[in-house]
Parts: sequence; structure tokens; C-alpha cells
Amino acid sequence: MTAAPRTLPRSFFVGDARDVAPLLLNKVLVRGRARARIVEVEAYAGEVDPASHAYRGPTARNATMFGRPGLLYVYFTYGMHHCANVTCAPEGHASAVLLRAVEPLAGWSTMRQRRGDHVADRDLTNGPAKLCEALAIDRGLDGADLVTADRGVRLTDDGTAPPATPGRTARIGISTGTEHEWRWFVPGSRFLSRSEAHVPRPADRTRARTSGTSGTSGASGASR
DNA sequence: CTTTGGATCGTCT
DNA sequence: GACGATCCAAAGG
Repeated sequence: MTAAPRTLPRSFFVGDARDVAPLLLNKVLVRGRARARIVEVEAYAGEVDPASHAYRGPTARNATMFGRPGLLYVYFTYGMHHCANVTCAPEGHASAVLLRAVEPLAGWSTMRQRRGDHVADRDLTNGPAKLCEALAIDRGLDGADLVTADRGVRLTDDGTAPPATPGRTARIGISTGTEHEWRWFVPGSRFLSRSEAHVPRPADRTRARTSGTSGTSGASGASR
């Protein structure tokens, strides 16, 4: 009994990013003929979150974050990468969920074509910029409505419930707001951006040096 | 497995 | 000018 995938209603997205984020796990992102299941997300709580792009108020870049819930907020970073978020705060407020990793369900060949022929399956979409490249998401899709699918991108529910007990850690790649555990993921997924054992640390710039914190004997966990 | 450094440019101070 | 909600290749254990 294959439940017909249904597009999520606007009301699904309305709420605090920290509440909506774990609910997005196992939902299916549809981009053209490609489909992928969300397996890892992070919440960015707008005005009260120093790690959020919206922390210092609206700008030209983050304008979409202040729009209605259910929009795709796409930003360009590091001079070469795109990352995708789903907005969830009421209009006028900024709150969004970063899509950090997805599991390809359909359109494998198209994704590999965009990512590179030599790229392994699990490396196609296991990172926020990787999934954008695989799904051809760039700034041209900033502001796309996931509910009306006005630009061919939508979010659906195929009947797979979010994990009852999602994995949870601090967010990855940020230098402030690291005290909050606002990253959620599907336990056991092979498409996470980090191994589950890995503990996120504050982003250390290549120039900054961790004095004294030399590598300890790591966990010798045989992950697989 | 882990760590390190380079790439590259829009955005904000 | 400085800094990224990153990724990749290379080198070391």
C-alpha cells in the first residue's frame, strides 16, 4: 500500500525552528524528477540566535528568512557553495531549518551527473552544499514556495514518520551558539554529513590554532 | 581513521 | 579588509 505522497500544508511549517526541525526528518524533497529523503537538519532561531543569518536583522541576502513559512531560503557561501533552508517563522520574523543531508530516492543518475561520475553514492548528498549541487539548488531558487511548488520544488510526506527518537547534537560548522543542541538526524542513516560518533566542535578557522588540544586517541569505533 | 590547508567571492564591518 | 551554516585532496597514525 504505497501511500500517495501528499504535499505538506502551510500549517505544517509554522512554528519555532527548534520544533519544526525534527518534524522535517524523513520528509521527501522533490525537485523535478529527483526525490530525496531528509535525514539531517539544523535549526536557526533568527533574532535570538547569534549563529543565524537573521541575528542582526533583515538584509538583502536574508530577506527570504523574514518571509512566510514554507519558503526555500538559499544562500551562497565560501565563494562557491549553496545551502538550503526551510522557513518556518510567521512573516516578519526569521526562523529557518537548514537541510544538512538527504538520502537520494530517485534521480540518482542526474544527481551523479551534477556531482561527478567518480563520486560515491553516499557522497552525493551527505552535506548541505552537496545536496544543493546534486539537486541543482542555487540562489535562483531562493524564495521558492515549497507548498505551492511555484518553481518546481516541493516537500512531501510519503507516509514515513519522523524517528521517534532522533539523534541530537550541537550544530556543525558554526563558531557561536555552539552551546545549543539544535542539530537532529535520522539514527542509522548512511547519508549523514558526519558519523554519528563524531562530536561537533566549534568551527576552527584554518588560521586559528587549537593550542594544546592535540588529538587524543580517538574512538576506534568500527562504523560499519 | 584523523588532521590540515587551500579554493574563492558575496556580504557586512 | 575579514569572514564564512563547506568541500576536497593530501598526508599522517
